[in-house]
Amino acid sequence: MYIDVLLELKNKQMDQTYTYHVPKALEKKIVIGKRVRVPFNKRELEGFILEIQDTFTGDFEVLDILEVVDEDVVLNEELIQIGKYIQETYLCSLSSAYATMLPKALKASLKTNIQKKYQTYLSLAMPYEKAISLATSEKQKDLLDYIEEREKVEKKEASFISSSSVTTLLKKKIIKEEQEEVYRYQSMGILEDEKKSLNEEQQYAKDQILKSLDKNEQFLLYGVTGSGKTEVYMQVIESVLSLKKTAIVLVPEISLTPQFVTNFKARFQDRVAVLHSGLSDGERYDEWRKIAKGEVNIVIGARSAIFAPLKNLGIIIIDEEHSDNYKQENSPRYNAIDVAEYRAKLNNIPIVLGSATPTLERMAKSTKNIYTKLELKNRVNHQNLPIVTMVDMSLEAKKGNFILSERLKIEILSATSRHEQVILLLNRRGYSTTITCSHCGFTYKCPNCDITLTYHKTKNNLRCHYCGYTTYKQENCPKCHAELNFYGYGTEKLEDYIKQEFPNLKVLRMDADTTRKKNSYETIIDQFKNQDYDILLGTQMISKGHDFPRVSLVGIINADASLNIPDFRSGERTFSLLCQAAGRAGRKNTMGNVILQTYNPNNFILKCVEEQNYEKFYNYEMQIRKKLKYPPFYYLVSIKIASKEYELCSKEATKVCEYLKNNISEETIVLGPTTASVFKMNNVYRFGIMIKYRFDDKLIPTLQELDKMFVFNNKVNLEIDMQPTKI
DNA sequence: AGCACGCCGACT
DNA sequence: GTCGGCGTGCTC
Repeated sequence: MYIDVLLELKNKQMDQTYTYHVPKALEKKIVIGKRVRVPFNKRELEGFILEIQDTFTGDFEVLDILEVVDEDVVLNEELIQIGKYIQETYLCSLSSAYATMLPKALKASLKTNIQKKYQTYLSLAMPYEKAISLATSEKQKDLLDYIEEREKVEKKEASFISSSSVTTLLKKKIIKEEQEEVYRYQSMGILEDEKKSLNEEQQYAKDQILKSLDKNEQFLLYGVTGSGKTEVYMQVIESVLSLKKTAIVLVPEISLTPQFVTNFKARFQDRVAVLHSGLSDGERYDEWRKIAKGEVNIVIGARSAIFAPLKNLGIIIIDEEHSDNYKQENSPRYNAIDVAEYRAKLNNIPIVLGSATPTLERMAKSTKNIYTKLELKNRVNHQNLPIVTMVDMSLEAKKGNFILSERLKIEILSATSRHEQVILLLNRRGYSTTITCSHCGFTYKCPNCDITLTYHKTKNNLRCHYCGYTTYKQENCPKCHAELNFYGYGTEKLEDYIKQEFPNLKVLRMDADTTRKKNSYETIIDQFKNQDYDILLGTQMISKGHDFPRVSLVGIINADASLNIPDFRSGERTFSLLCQAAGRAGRKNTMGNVILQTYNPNNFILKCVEEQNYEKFYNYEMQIRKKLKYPPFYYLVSIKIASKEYELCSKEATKVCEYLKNNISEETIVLGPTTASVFKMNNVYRFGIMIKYRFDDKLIPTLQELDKMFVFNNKVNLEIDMQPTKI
C-alpha cells in the first residue's frame, strides 16, 4: 500500500503530495484525512493522507511511513474539498489552506503538543457483597460504599477520602480504574429563555426559509437594527434540528456579541458549541472533537467556524453580513462568506445572510434574484427609528467649539438630567493624531512606517498604530526647541474634554487601549449597562450589537474621520458604521436621538445617514461604483509588492504590471503600480497594483504563474489578494 | 522550511 | 592546521 501525503512546508514550491510506502502492520489504520509521521529529507514531519494507492510507478525511491498519528479522521471528505476550493479561489498553498481550517492541535506539525485530557475514574471490579467481604479495614469499606452509591467516582475525589485505601483496593483488584476523556471547556449553566412570538414580517421570513430547507437557496435577510433577526434565526434552526440536521452560525467577532451568543445558549443549551477567540488551544481542540463526534448540533463562531466539522449540515446563517471580519487579512486571504456559499452548495442547503446595511455586492445580487430578499422593515414592538440631526462643525468652529457642538452639549445635559445614558462615537484612538512644531514645522513620524505618530497622554508617549513603535514626547520641538502644537484628537482627548466640560458626569472610555486585558471589554459593557456611568465614549467597537435600554442619545463626534479613508468602500463603511451607532439610541420605550457632527454637511452619504435611508444610499453608491468600475460591477484583485529596497521594489512592481498587461484579456483593467496606502510599513516599502475584471479566462493562470515567479525571490515579496475588502 | 554540503576568515 | 560563517540545493 502506498499513500500520497501532504506536508506542511512553508515554501509554496513544495506544496505537493509526497508518496510513501505503508508497512503491512500499519495498513489497517490508513484512512484518507488522518495524519501520518514520515521521514523527509533527514528529518521527521507530519502530513495528511490525501490519496491511497495499491501500486507505485514512479522513478524515485519511496520510504516507509513511521506512524499513523490519529485514531479518528481529521480532514473529512468535505473539509478536503473545502481546502481545495480555498487553494484555487485565493491562490494559496493547499497546506496553508488546511492549516487555517484546523485548530492548532490538529495541524500537521510536530511543534504542537496539545493532548486529549483524561480523568481517572474508579469503579467496583466485582459485585458489591464480594468486594465488602474482601475489605480489610473500615476505611476501605467506607470507600467501597461511597463508590457503590455513585457507580463511579473520580480518583482524585476517592483519594481525598483515603488515598491509601484506594491504592490497596486497586492492588487487590477489588476496584478498577478507567481513563475517560474529558472536555476542558465548561459552558455556562442553564439560562432562562423565552421563545418570542414573531410578527408578520418575521413569520414570513421564517416560512420562506423553511420552504427551502432542501435547496441551495441564498437569502438576504435585510432588517433594520432591532427588527428581531436573531429570533428568526433561532426558530429556523429549531426546525432544522427537528429534521436531525445541524447548523452553523457565523458572527463577526464573538467577544463583541455576547448577547447574541447568550440568547442561543439559553435557547439551545448544550446543543451549541461556541468557538471564540478566548478559548485556549486545548479547549478549542475539545470543542472541535465534540463537533466532529456529533455531540452538538449548532456551532456559533467567528470566521473560522465555517470549517466546523459538523455532519449533516442543514443551514448556514451569517449575521452582520457586511462586516469586514469575514475576510481574513493574511494568507490565505479567504472570505468566510464565499466559503459558506460553497459549503452550502456542496450540501445543497440554504444560506441566510443577515444585515441592517447589506453590502452593495449582496444587495445587487438580490435585485437580480440570485439572492432571495427577505425584509424586516419594522423594529419589534413598533419602535420608531431614532431621529438623526446633522450639525455643521465648520460653523461651530467659528464659535470656538472644536470637539462638541452647542447642540450636542445641550442634548448631553438634557439626557443625563433625565437619568438617560449617552454614547459618543469617535473612530480614532489616542490623544492627538499629529504633533507639529509651531516654528520649524517638525512632525513626529514613525521611523519604520510612512505615517505620523499618535500621542497617548495616559502613558505620555507617541505610538505608531501600524507597527507599534513607541517613543517619548519631549516638552519642546526636538529640532528647534520651539513650542509644539497638537492637532487632531482621539478618544483620550475626548475623555479629558468631557471630564472638564461636565465634571458631574461619569465617563467610561472604550477603545483598543482600554480593552487590552482579557474580559475588560465585558467589564466595561457591564459597568455601563448597570448605569454606573452616564457616558460611554469610544471607537467603533461601541457600536456593535448591544442593547443598552437606557441610552437615548448617540453623538457621532467626527463623522468625517471614516469618510476620508482612501478606500472605495469608505462611503459604504461610514454609512454602515453610523447607522449601527445610531441604532444604539432609544431601544426601549425611549425615543432615540442622534447628533451627527461633520465638516461636510452636504456629503450625500451623511445625508443618507441622517434620513437613515438605505435605498437612497444604495442607488447613489451603485452609480459611483458603476462609473468607477468597482464591485459589484467589476471583480477586483489587489497585488502588493513589498521589499526593504526601494529601487528594487519599484522596478519589480513595474515589471509585474507589464507582465500582467501582456498576459491577460484586453478588457481587463490593470492600474498601477502605485505606492500602497501606507507606503512604508515596518521598514518595508510597498507598491500596489489593482486589477478590475469581469470575465477573464487568462487571469487566474497568469496570477498563478506570477506567484511562482516570486517564490524564489527572497528580496521582493508578492502577495495576491483575490476580491479584497481593503485596498 | 530545515538540514546537508561546501568553500573562506579568526583562533585553541 | 581547525571551528564555524551562511550561500545554495534537495527533499517521496
